[in-house]
Amino acid sequence: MQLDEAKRRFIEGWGTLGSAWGVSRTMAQVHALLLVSPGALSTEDIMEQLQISRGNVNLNVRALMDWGIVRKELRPGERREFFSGEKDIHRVATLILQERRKRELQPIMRVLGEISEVEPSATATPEETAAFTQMIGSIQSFANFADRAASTLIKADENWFLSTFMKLMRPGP
Amino acid sequence: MQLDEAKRRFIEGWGTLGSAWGVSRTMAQVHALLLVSPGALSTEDIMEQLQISRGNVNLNVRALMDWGIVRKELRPGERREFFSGEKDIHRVATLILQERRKRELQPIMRVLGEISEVEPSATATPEETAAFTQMIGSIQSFANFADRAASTLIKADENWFLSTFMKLMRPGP
DNA sequence: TCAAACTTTCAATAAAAATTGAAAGTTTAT
DNA sequence: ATAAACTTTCAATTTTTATTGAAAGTTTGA
Repeated sequence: MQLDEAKRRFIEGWGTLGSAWGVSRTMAQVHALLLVSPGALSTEDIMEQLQISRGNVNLNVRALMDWGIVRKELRPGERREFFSGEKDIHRVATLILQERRKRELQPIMRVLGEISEVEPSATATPEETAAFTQMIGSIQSFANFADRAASTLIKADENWFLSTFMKLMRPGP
Repeated sequence: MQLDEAKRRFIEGWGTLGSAWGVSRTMAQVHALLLVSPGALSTEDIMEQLQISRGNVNLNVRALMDWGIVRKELRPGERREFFSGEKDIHRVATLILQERRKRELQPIMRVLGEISEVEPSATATPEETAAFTQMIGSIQSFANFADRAASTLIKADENWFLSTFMKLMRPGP
């Protein structure tokens, strides 16, 4: 396979993966393009390679910078901005985990905390209330577990990350 | 807070969480409703509680059954079908992990495998090709890691799951 | 076999999300 | 201060995705 074809396929696949995980196809494609581009790209470069508009590039590149996985690069003597993707995949994963924890895990944990305090009432039997409280409690435990796992992975340095997980993957006697 | 209000809020929150992770809001809401309903519900019950059409209920309930987190329940002497959600959250998590691994992780791994074989060409410098190969290689390693982690968690029984992760969360000396 | 009681399908419609492109805004050099 | 070279915004539009509802299909009991 030719390099260009391989890049095209990667960009397409990464876009599909993104949309399955709630990231817009184009945002994932811009990310993919920056991942496989050794140097930094200008807005025009991205427009041309992905065949999308200027506004769209600007929107998605800024979103990726919010996630911390794309950086703006300024070149002396050049007025326009260039963008480059974080190339360390471990760091990319960590940054994404961090953002998703903040944006999605924490909000649902807040809701769980609020609704876990149901008061007894005339319209619901004590059994119904108890069943609900128990279900919410078990979801809370799971969410807490996921939150702690996420924050540990985020804090961990790469070596710890790898070695702990390698142990995890090959449980001994 | 009243039980009804708490359920309403849970259904809303679960729907929001779902859409952030690429699951349709309604599918997540049907799942949430079944999670907090002690007994099994009929199509009509779901239609009424979520204010959605019959076709929509049917579609989403079948999708949830595909994921393995909702079951059809037949009652002797009743012609219509009832649906109940898997109540064990650990099992719910396991089943979702299993499906996502199959539907999303494996396809991207296939793509990575295919594009990792780039041939040298006249239109690309050897440096460009090498940079690409290296990037894809590191994504492959990460994907392999994620895949192995997922399959280990899927195979693991609950006790192992909890205890391993609890150790992971409190690393000793 | 028929008809009642359901479930499923799917073309049409509605709703949501992404995209465009042109105008407005900003920065820099002269 | 002005103009050139950019970036950003946002209302309008397009595209995608979800939803409806009525018709078709299926199962069951008499």
